[in-house]
Amino acid sequence: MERLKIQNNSVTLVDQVEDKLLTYFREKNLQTGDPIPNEMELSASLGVARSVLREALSRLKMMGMIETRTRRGMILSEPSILGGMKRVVDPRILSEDALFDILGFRIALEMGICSDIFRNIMPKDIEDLEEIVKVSIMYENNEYAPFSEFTFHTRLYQITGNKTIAEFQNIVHPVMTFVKDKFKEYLAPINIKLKEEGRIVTHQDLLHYLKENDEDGYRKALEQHFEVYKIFIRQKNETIHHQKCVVKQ
Amino acid sequence: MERLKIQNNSVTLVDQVEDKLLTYFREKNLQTGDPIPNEMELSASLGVARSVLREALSRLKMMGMIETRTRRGMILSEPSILGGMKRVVDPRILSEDALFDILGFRIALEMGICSDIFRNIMPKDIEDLEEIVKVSIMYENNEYAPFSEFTFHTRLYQITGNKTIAEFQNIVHPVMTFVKDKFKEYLAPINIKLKEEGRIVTHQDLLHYLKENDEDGYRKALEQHFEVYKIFIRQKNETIHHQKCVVKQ
DNA sequence: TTATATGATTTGTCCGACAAATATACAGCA
DNA sequence: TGCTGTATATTTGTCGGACAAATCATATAA
Repeated sequence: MERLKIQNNSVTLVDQVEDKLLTYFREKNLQTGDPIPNEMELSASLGVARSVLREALSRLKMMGMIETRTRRGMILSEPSILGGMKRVVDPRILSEDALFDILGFRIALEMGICSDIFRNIMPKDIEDLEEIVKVSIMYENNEYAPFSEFTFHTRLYQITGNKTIAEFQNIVHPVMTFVKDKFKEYLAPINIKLKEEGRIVTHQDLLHYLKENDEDGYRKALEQHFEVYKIFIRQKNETIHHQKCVVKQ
Repeated sequence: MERLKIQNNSVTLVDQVEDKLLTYFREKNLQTGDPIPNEMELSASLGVARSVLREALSRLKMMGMIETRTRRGMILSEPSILGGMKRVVDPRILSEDALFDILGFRIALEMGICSDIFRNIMPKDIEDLEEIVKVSIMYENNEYAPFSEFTFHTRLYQITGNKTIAEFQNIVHPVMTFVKDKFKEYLAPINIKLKEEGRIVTHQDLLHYLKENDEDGYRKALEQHFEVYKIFIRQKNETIHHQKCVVKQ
């Protein structure tokens, strides 16, 4: 039963102005660094009050599309692609569903950069990773200290040379830490079971495959490294599915 | 030579208010659907003018964190994780570097969901994909019509059951179309060369591996399917690297 | 009891004003 | 003539008040 969500149809002036500004920038073919008219001119052209214009501009500023310097006016700037995500991705605000989506997203992305890593990896990368692994702090049951976890995977993402991918990792890391803490009572038994079966893959193991230039081995190992979360997500989905079935009856 | 970018240190009142509001919601442990105080109260509590508060609220509304219904006041709502991205990811605004980053991001993600696809795929998915492939329009040289391309890959993403991943595909699709058009003179010769070598992988081929439940085969085929872009990105990077070296000399 | 009208509340929009910061122009001095 | 300090003008940042529109609550009338 889909919930009929009455979408707020009221498109405010601010919404329209925001859209018109974007259209204006595109039509004028303005590039990063180009100046844009001042607030008085813009509000006059658009036929709205300055306060309304400022609300729209404020949104664009937040997204990094506009920079303002007092007196020198406003200029267009290159927006951060994931800048908007940064503010939204707060584990304390997101729903559980959203958290799991991000978890799955992150794992998929790291699985997907395997070939990029092996294509780009340099001796310096190996050195750095070795140093990181050496000073890593690992708790029992496949649990690294958050900082060690962050450093290792961030370094992996850097190898791709893709800034957006690296930035993504930085943004979702707090979500990972939060999930690991919030659901540790679910994760712990899974980790223990994996350990009993000898299926725990550490950063040390991953680094081994990198050094051996064994891409397939690395991919399989990485999949095992994330297996605990995959099992966890599947369990959660089944629970939810089960609940839905019960409700339907 | 790194450009010394003087970061605009001026944190405006609006920035502070935006931050304080988020902190306030978290500290009060407000959940989706909970009402928040009206604008007069908030501006009084924060000690700022209503216009400043409204600029901050406007930002949060844009991100979908707040919904407002006239007279009934404002309530917290679940923000769309990628909502901020949607507005920024406009190929006409983004730099070439950013476009390539997104291209690489997208390819990595689709490579990364292979195992999820094979874990979740159902007969209905196969049926739908077969229908999509059947009505697909393919130009010469590995080029599908944008709609066919979009429909096929969107259907793949759906199999993961991860809404954020599916939404991501929707957002970046315009970028893919744009890149393919803008750089077609670069892409065409690569595609021709791949075709000569018999390394073109079509949607039909991908579907074959899905039907055969051959995950490794699918992964390798998908990598080939994206090979044209990977080659293209590498060429671009080398060109840029070369330019930098020349400049350094 | 029900329907309508009235009032109150809250967001959306407009307007005007001033402060702070700084680029520009101008004047004064070496 | 060239440099420097000052005044001015411009533009963003912030404040405060005002009214309209929408709608919930209440009271009144049929």
